[in-house]
Amino acid sequence: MASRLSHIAKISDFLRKHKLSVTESRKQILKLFIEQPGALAHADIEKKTGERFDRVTIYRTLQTFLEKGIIHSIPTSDNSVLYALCKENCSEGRHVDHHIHFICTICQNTYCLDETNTPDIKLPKGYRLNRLEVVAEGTCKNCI
Amino acid sequence: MASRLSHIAKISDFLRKHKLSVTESRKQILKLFIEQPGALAHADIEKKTGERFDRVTIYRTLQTFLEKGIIHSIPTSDNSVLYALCKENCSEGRHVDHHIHFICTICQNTYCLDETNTPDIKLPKGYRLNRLEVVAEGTCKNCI
DNA sequence: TTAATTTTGCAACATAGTTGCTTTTAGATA
DNA sequence: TATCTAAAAGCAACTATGTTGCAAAATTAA
Repeated sequence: MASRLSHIAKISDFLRKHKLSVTESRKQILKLFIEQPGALAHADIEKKTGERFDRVTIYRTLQTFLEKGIIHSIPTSDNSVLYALCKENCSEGRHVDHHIHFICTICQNTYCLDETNTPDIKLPKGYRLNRLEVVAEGTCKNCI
Repeated sequence: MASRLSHIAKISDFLRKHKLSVTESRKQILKLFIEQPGALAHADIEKKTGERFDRVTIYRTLQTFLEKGIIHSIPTSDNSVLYALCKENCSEGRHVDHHIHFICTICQNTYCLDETNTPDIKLPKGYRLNRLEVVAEGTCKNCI
């Protein structure tokens, strides 16, 4: 399989590596994430899988993938949740996320900009920083 | 009225300035925002006004305040919407927002850090930036 | 004070997400 | 390969959140 993501060679093996049983929904949904350049919402997944899977199954699959560090969630300004594949340095419980997210206001896609690291932020005295989420909005390279 | 925000002297006058009729719900909700150091969710407003106003009224009031540039919304990682007062340079249709938002994981409050400007971000070639949203997560000065 | 306009509250609806339970499927074992 | 067990899927019901249309009430203008 010619994968966009070098760390996922074969879907079944990848699932087994994460101690997940290999089911049709997990394979299909994971495949979607690999083929998709941008992030996906629950509704996208429902549509793109041809509504073959129950809403609940999709919710639970996403939850499982989140917990295993396979995907991460992205907050958006219109308050929907998006999900995108993690890189290999993410693991169960610990999501290592130093990239920023980019929403294209033309094509409405959301991309993880892996090349762009989150900046250093100097907080006012007394604040301690744990995590930083940067969401950029504008026009992507395909729509410019 | 000793206001935390210099640009709002008297609530009724402030509402009239924005061509809004002065109603009980608008006064109460605006007062909440002025007294509150952090941001507010719809549910907070419902509770803090003693459930005197209909859910729909609160939604519509927030919508009106957003449109008039009186408040702005803040996306959160758990996908709820928060609202906070704008500074005086915001106006109808145009929200001028160069500060970052801070979520305290202890007290669960969200603050606008007006002292901390959003950083300069260098996007990959081909991307054009319109808006930048930075949400920091950690411990606030009251909880440290 | 009255009339026109705006806003509120209510009911009904829509959408997103959750939970409990039963059936089905996957993986292990004989 | 058949059988057993554990995990996952599907279904129904429910909750939370947000929206829309409309009648009643409140606000503003005359």
